Amino acid sequence: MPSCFADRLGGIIELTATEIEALTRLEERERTLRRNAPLLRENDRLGELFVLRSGMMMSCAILDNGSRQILRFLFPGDIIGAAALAYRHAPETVVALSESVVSPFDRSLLTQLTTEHPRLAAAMLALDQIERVMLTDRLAGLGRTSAKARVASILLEVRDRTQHLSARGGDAAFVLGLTQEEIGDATGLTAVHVNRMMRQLEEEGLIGREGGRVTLTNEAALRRAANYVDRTAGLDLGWLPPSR
Amino acid sequence: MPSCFADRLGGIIELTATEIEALTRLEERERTLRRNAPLLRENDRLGELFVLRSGMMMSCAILDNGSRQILRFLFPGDIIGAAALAYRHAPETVVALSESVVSPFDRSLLTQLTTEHPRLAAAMLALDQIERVMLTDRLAGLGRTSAKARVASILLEVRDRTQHLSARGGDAAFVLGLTQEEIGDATGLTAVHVNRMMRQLEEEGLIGREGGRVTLTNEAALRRAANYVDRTAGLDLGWLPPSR
DNA sequence: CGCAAATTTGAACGTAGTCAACAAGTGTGG
DNA sequence: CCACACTTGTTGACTACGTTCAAATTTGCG
Repeated sequence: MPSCFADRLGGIIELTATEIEALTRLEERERTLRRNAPLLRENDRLGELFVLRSGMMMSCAILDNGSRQILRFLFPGDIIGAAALAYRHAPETVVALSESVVSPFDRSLLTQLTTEHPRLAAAMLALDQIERVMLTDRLAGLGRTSAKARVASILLEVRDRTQHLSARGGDAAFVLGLTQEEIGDATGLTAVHVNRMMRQLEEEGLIGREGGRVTLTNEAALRRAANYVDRTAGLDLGWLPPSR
Repeated sequence: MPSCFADRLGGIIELTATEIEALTRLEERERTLRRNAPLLRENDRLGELFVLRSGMMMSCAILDNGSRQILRFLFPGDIIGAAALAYRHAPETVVALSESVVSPFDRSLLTQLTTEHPRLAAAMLALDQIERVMLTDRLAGLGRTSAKARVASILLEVRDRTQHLSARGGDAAFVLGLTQEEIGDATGLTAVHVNRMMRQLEEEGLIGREGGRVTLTNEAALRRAANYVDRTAGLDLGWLPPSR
């Protein structure tokens, strides 16, 4: 039973045995969710956070015109409900996109963690920055790129984040696991237009499709079309305090 | 010489004298910028962060199609260049929108701060969450709201964040300090369309305009039009470790 | 097999972009 | 003090990207 969150942090910095042990305590409990099952609803009272252990989830906002905006996709190792560190009530809804397993843990565990392991607290600050930058990438995409680019970047994001875990190097083919409506809610488009863009990407030879599987037939061109930047590169955590 | 960042944190949690003193060390130096002066350019080597002490700035991304997306506006008390906590090179450009004063400080000061003041490190995690939620609000706005709503929300954001500092309660009139082009780059619109939306807001009696001044003649309606949510409310920092 | 969800396609529409011209500041140097 | 250049704001005509609505088709699944 490894700790998914320790794996995530471990991909960025060296962890000591005690640090790993402390992080493992965040994932002692476990809860399974079926596709479309909500984990948090906007305005729910908060108190716990979660580590996503397996599956794919999303966080989204429902606007009062009834439309939905997917704010981010969540993958194993991601922290869910971090808003609980600042707010009493959930600012966003979190739903499972596939069968998923989460580990709930109390906010108070972080009280302890930050005092006993300042290095981990600092690493979490750094992790927040990585996620903030990925969020601003999506913001720039929504504001200033074409429909085609936005759809392409969703494909790349899901591929990169699911394959990074299992096989390395990356298979060109993968299961998307999203409906076109969900892609639309992530990109600010309608499902109908997503369909047209997918078709266009296919006709241009950038991707192939069959059933739920997508194949990146011309990955380089797809990355160019999407304005894709890899935010896991170029890291520099040199400022972190030493362990303990 | 008060510390602007201490004021910001102090608005959220109680600070001890030692904590305030530690935070003050982040603002010992000072640097002035004229309007349009860049503080950081995308891909600059990082190493320092900054506290914005006065003025208004923005961070933005330049896409390779040449267009610009303003990612956020910065106000006194905001930390600039926090990406330095994770990256070697700046992922975004930061520019002064008005005459501004910043205090540069080295990353290593945070190494010290996080180990000696775990409570402050935890508070910074919470602050990140607030900013992350404000960012997702803008993301949802770009993806799923009308041009009019997006322009309206920029007006409200600038008003709230500039007036919060000086007078309380809030004057209905204020100086925007942004060109229509800049509003466009923040909302994902063209300057021309921003102009039409401003005019429309004026014709509908929601705002008044004269010179650089904007008057909120019907603030309630404007907030409704903008889908505006106040993210400084509903805070709960109860999990923070005790001081020292 | 039969039903519901998801995808696909076409046609008409509308919001926002593009291009262009002009007006109204703003600052500079002669 | 004015002439000039430059930036910003304003308006109109035309275009286009993406939406809306509707219907048909395919897929997944109990």
